Amino acid sequence: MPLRKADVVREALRFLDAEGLDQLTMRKLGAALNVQGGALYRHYPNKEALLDAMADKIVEGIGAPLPGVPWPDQVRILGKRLRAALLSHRDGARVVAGTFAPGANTIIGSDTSVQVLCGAGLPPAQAGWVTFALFYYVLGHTIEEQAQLRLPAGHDWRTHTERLDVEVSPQYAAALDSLTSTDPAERFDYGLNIFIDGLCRLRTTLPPQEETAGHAAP
Amino acid sequence: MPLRKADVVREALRFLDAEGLDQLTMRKLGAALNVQGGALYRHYPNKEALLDAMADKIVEGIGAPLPGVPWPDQVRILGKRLRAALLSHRDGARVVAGTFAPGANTIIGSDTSVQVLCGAGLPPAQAGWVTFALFYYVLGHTIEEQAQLRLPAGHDWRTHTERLDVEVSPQYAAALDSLTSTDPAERFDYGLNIFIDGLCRLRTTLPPQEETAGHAAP
DNA sequence: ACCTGAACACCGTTCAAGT
DNA sequence: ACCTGAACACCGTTCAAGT
Repeated sequence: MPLRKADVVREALRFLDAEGLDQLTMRKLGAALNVQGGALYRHYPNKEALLDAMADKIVEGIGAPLPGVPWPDQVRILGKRLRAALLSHRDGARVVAGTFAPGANTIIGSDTSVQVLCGAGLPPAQAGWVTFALFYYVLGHTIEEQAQLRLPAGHDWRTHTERLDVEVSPQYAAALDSLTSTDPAERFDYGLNIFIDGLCRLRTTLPPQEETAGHAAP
Repeated sequence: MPLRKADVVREALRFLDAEGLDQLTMRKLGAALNVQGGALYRHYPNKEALLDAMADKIVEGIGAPLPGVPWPDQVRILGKRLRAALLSHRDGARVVAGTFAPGANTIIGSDTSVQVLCGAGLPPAQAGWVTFALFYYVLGHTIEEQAQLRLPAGHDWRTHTERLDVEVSPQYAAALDSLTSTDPAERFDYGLNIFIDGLCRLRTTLPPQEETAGHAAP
């Protein structure tokens, strides 16, 4: 039976979990599918398109209907969903970060976020900006989480800064220590809450919800 | 006269501005320096080390002494400095995002941020988390800014979503329109202010500065 | 010490030819 | 329609040999 596009992404994600993004090549993925590397180009026009498809599969479900809780909690849920999705596959954050063309699931997810924020009283443009800001935070945090996952013991930042011959404040030293010793989820929630708190404050200083405004004159 | 490490990074950044990150190969950089590609390995052990050096050169100066303004303004200045630094070279954000080992300038910059936040009353660990959160936001925003810089007219998101056959809310459509029509600097400031506002609120709900706490019992 | 020239072990991608 | 086999035009990296 011939390959289908869905078979290729599925196997690509399996390969990703097993070997990591750096090992994922068209030749090796082809071998995993008992096929020549070049045969994959019958299903995806190039590697980038395949990676885009993988990214969209990874973020599947982030735009699912939200529970009827206050909007700050809905934003929190969206952030946590995205983080969980990115962490669900090895190097998932890096794959999504490298996405060129957003897929359907990405669009549905960000649309959901925009609607929640508009419901909170933000104008659509600002709702979009906030959605992207949130996206950048989650992406950056999870990329670092997954990077830290792959460099094991012995790799102390202290030896690194000493080799660079750069003086570091005791507070900074404590901050770097906490980075490896505290639960990533706790760090993630902390930053997420700061962002949402800032949104709440914005909300209280927002002009009262405008009713249907007049049309622009020609 | 033989090449020096500084000559190599300088030419590498020049090449970056002229051709972009995707065109930067060891062979081509060698040619730009009138040298064989392999010769560069006398100065940097591998391409990654060279990219790290480029990244650290790009963020040079972000940790310079800050004016004596209130700490929220200092944080704002740090964010804007970083954005300006990343935008000062083509694909600068992507180069810095790909950094493996942080360089001296990166460390000095983040140390400065940690100290500002500690001065504002945050414990060192949380100051570190906030510093990284800010870093992720700026990085994500500037990566997208520079990506958008390189795809010219005609590339409408509307045709894209139609091809994907995905329904999009009118608010989302308006949000995407604003993304291409408004000044990136304005969008950047908007998100930065939300984050700083969240920090300010955190500050007011912080427990009164703890004096030297008692030692833990053995 | 620094560079050349050439190689090694790969890449993504294309394409005639097979079935 | 889907895949093979082989090629093309590159990569990063290494290393004897030159100067």
